[in-house]
Amino acid sequence: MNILAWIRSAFFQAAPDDTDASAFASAVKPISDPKFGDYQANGCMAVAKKRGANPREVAAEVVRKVDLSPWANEPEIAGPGFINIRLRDDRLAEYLVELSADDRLGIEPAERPKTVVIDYSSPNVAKPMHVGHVRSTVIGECLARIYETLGHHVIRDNHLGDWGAQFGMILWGWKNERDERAFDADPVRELARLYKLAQARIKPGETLSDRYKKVFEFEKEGKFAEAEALFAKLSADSKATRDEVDRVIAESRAIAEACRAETAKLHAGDPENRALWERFMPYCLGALQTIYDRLSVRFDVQLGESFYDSMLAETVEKLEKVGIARESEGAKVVFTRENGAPMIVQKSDGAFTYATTDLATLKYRYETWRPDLVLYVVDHRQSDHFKQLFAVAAAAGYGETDPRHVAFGTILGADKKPYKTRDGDVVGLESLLDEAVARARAVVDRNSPELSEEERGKVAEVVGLGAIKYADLSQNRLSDYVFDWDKMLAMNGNTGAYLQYAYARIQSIFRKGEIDVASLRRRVPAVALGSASERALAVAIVRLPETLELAANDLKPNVLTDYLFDLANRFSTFYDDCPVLKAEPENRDSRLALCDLTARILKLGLRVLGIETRDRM
RNA sequence: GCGCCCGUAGCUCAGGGGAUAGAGCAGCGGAUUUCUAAUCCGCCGGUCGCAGGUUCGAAUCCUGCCGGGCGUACCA
Repeated sequence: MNILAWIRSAFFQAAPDDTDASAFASAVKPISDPKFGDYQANGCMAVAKKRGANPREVAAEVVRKVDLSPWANEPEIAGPGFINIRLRDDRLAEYLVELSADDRLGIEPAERPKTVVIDYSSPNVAKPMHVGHVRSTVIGECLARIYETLGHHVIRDNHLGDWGAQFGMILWGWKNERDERAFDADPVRELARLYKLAQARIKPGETLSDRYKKVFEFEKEGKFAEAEALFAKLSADSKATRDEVDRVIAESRAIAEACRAETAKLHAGDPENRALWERFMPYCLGALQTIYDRLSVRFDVQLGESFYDSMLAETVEKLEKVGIARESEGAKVVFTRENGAPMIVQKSDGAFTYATTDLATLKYRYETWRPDLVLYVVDHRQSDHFKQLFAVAAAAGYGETDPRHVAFGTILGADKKPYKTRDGDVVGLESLLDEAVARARAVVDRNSPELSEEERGKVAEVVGLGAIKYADLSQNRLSDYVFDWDKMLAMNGNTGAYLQYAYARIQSIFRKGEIDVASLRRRVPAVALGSASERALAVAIVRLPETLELAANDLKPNVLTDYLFDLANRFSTFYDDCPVLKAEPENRDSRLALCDLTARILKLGLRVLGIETRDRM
């Protein structure tokens, strides 16, 4: 059960008549300092202020009224009017016995399950996944597992970029630069090469036209002298001539135009481009699936942009019909209060944009699943887009679903710039995972030479991948974070490996003591909480349900990692402090039960984070 | 210019109205005849960017400023 929620409801009942009971109840929190107790109710000061009364007297009134039995005795009033609650050790001990026999570890399925659509990962199929896809994939998967664990109905949707401009680049590359033998040998690699090639042809011209933007503006305004002077200044280093610059820009524009034309043909149903799309897609999806398998990520649906293609025209039509969209500079756009720049739903060349696709997607999801909540796990740079998207969807009456942009920050390198290789390339996701495993392997080899070769390999895989996921999830979602191998693979501190280690230590106790956990759980030991470290561990054990609820409500995986780290920490202290196998008979089963519960929570918690455990490491 | 996000210990980060602001790393000092020392315990370390304001109470909310990141009309 969720003890925090239970205490809150007790305070809801006991709230003074002249106050908002639900606000009063929500002022109950886990305690700030354990020496005061386990939970605290902070609502009395506010009540007293409104009433012009003494807060301690208000607190006394509440304490007289509130009934916390059997979980706690009469709470204490402290400081300016805090009410401190201490869970009763006898109830705690009794409850741990119940938990031992409970497969769900106290987590109760939601009374009113919600349908939650989670849109995450969403890579472009044309190019290999890179470090930038880690966060969306890992956070999205974790949120899905959190909601599932709480008994909600989750639909994981990989909104693949399989229909956009990047596919036009592949088509252009295929038609102009393909290497069929390379394609036969490794299709995805060849397609990626073609994509990069097209980009490389387009990029220089874009860079130059950016660099000389001002020059061209001067020329447009007829200020040729200024234009010439500025050009000379900007070209001082490169010694580029005007002809060269014009040529590069023209070439790059021509290729960009050709790529766009390929995209347009694809969308228009051109048989050749459609056939190529059909031919390439299975390879692209297969390559993605390899990564998802390794990361234990599985989607319920993968409805990419192509899926919505047929709905785009009607989407724009409807927006025009209800007067939301209008024409501007040749494009069809929607101006919103949320943003100065409009949302472009159809470009001047007639093509639709991802904004159109996203609108159609939102509508489709509502009509198909009637979700209560739709989460878009997409990086924070797109927050303007989503603000507009949600505003337009609401204005267009696309259903009363609750769409939320679950934004996250950028992964940075040690130089505080987006994480790149030494050569300045983005880091491929596969090589990132390989390196994590290799580094973990080195640590395993050093620390656990007694394990077999095969065993060490498995540990390295689980610890390496866990390190990357944990590093990501333990961070506050919104902040950028610095990617640091040594930190994430450290066995001390807030890391996945530390939690996995705590789990393995417990399994080691069971092995050494030849403990059959199934029978341990059946014989329902009486739990004794004689020492401070045992009690501290017990209090952490009973807080799993409230932690999951909080993580779900705030959409913050790091709430869960913080909890698990705290639990593992308390376990380590207990482990150091209290012998288990060699404990007195009256303590032995009790401590074994604490170990078992800790291990099960660690395993479940890590599982929710998408991280595996090993019995030995 | 406008909009969003960020600024907390030497470093990396939690905490987002509640008590003396926490953790890990780094530094210093301890703990191993005992279940995995990949561990544990202790010490050191902070004008919570600055200045106002709201509040019984502000790292947390509001305003302004400083510093940084990102976004800002046809890429997604």
